[in-house]
Amino acid sequence: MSLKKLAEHLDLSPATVSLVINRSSVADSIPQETKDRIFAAARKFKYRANFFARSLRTQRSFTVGVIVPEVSDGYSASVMSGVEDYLLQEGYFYFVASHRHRADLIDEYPRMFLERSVDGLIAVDTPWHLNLSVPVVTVSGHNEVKGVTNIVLNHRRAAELALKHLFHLGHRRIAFMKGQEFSSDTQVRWSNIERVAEQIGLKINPRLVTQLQGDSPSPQLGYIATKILLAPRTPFSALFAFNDISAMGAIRALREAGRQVPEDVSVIGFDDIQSAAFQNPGLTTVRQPLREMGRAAAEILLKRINRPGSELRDQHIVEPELVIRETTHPAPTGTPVAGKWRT
Amino acid sequence: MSLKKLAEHLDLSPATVSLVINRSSVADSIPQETKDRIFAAARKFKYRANFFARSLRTQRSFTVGVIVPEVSDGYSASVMSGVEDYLLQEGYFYFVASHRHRADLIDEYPRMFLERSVDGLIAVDTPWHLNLSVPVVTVSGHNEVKGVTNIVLNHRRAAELALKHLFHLGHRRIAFMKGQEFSSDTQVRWSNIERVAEQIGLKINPRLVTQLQGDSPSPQLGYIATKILLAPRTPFSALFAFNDISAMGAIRALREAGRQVPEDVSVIGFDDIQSAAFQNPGLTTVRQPLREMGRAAAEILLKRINRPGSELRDQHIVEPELVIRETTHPAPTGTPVAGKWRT
DNA sequence: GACATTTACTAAATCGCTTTTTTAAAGATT
DNA sequence: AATCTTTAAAAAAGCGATTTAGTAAATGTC
Repeated sequence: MSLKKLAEHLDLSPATVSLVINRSSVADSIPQETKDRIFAAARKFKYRANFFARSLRTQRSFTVGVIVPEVSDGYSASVMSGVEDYLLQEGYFYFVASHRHRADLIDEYPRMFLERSVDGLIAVDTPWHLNLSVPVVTVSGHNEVKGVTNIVLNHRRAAELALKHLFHLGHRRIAFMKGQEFSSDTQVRWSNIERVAEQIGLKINPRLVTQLQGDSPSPQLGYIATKILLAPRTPFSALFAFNDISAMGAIRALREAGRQVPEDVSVIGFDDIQSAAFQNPGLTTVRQPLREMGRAAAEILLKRINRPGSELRDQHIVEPELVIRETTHPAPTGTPVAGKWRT
Repeated sequence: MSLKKLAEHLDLSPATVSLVINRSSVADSIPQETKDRIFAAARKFKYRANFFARSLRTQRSFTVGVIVPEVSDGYSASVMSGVEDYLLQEGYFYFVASHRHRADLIDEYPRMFLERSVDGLIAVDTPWHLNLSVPVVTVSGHNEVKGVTNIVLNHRRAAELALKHLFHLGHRRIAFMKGQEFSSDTQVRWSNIERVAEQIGLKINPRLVTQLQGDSPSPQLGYIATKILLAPRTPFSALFAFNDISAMGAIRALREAGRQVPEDVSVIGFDDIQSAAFQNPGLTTVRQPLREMGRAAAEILLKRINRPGSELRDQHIVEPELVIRETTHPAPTGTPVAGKWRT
């Protein structure tokens, strides 16, 4: 059913029908009776404006592009869930594309989104440098690009929550796992850990710092990184993993090396993904409000789209939360020998 | 840059430019030299056809809609990952909408997708009854709707893999966890379990059958269902969970009840999600090739879209795989007392 | 009763492309 | 030389809306 046919049936011009249906103020002078006729007919024939025709004319698509490292990864998926929540509620739809950390795709997908005339873009955990013609909001993006709002966690606070918790439990020899080079949080997270460590008087032993290598959403990466950490037998009583997934791998590696979690080694994760609570033992972790971050991203993006002039901060900071479960425990006492604690 | 301006600059008509750029056979008579000029200019000005104008004219959107229970749920996300893989490679984009099992949204989202002129739809784990004007493919849909292809697991084989594995380990008192009523796999899975149980001579004790209740992506549901299962103290030595998530909850409930997994009770999950391998102990499970199912869905959908006449089966069956890890174990011997095994 | 204003609409231009139909010149054929 | 074909392109008709500028009739004002 097209506008033209509907108008014909009503014995009116397409212009009138369009004006009324879109509640244009130009239609103010049209008597209610006529309006009612129009609405009734529209309902009767289930008239819906052709989306392409409308978008062509108005230059608006009510569509945004979301670029993530990988849809099936829990982090991205949680953020997307929040994004979707807000967008659909506001009548927007979204495209998704996973770049899988391929530099060419990180360049190409935004371009493809623009070809599809998206009204805006959300980049999740993706290094961003482009200056596009549409509003952009990043989640965990840390580059300052003008006109781009970054939704970021208060990493200072996150580091404080984790380190102070371990510190108060008596841990002094703490091992750290950095994220992959390409992960946008790696840098900030680490520099904040260093700052907080210094602040609370904790020495970081460089031999107790390991880093995730490779691109896989499996705990395997944390497992390998922890194996490497354990090899030189430098003693430690706690491990701050880069995220929950890698913490799971780490726990397995620790167990295989004969260390009990949390009796010998406390482990703390990051993110608080769904299954963190149901690990055995339950994983202590720093919660990122991923869904809320997604919602905030969508909300700010739509503001940018619909009120281009409005003053919006280029950072939106959200607060982490420490979720204490069962993988953290008071530090064992005694002298460490060959990486194990004598009791 | 519009076609018109490009044509103007080339001193040609928009028609000619369009014909050449789209490699229409009508342009065969145009000399290579002219074609080269056109391509050169198009490249120079980075000309890209306006997507809406083209779609309006051709009635094709190169977009498909994907409807899932919830994006952030691992099952949907894995399937989507496969869907995306194939679609983007073929130049299609996709919209996602999560219905969260709300009946009204299950009705509304497909309609909204159609308003957006999608070329086709993929419904993941979503009860499907609509007969739409565009091709539809479901993943784990079990209703036979004409013109709709269902991508389904060989559930008979899945039941065989799991039950025979437990049976051969000596388990005879096996508990079962059914999925929620709304989950599209619940029915088929259960009827196949019943069939296979009968075939191998295994009695199913109705008191050992529990069911997931409620809509949450957390292991909590499996935890609760298992608590209920344990209450009457009917002895069992193995539990076949509905999926990996609920298996994790089940294991926790079993532990809390003083049962060792797998020594006292073997547990087998379903799906083989990423974290199944990194549970402690590693979860034995029936693997569904979710990514491949998504890819297949996308592939078949595009075939349907692009060759509407072609004969395509209305079922596409994929094979499960048993992944044996550490939660299954030979059945304990001895007489069960009050739900625990005397050794 | 002349003029201004309001009311109730419509005509027509666009948005940017695709595609069928035409046209006009050049080349080939009889 | 007249006719037919081929070549090289352009004209024009949509696709289905939105929106500005306009118009004719009815009403209001002095």
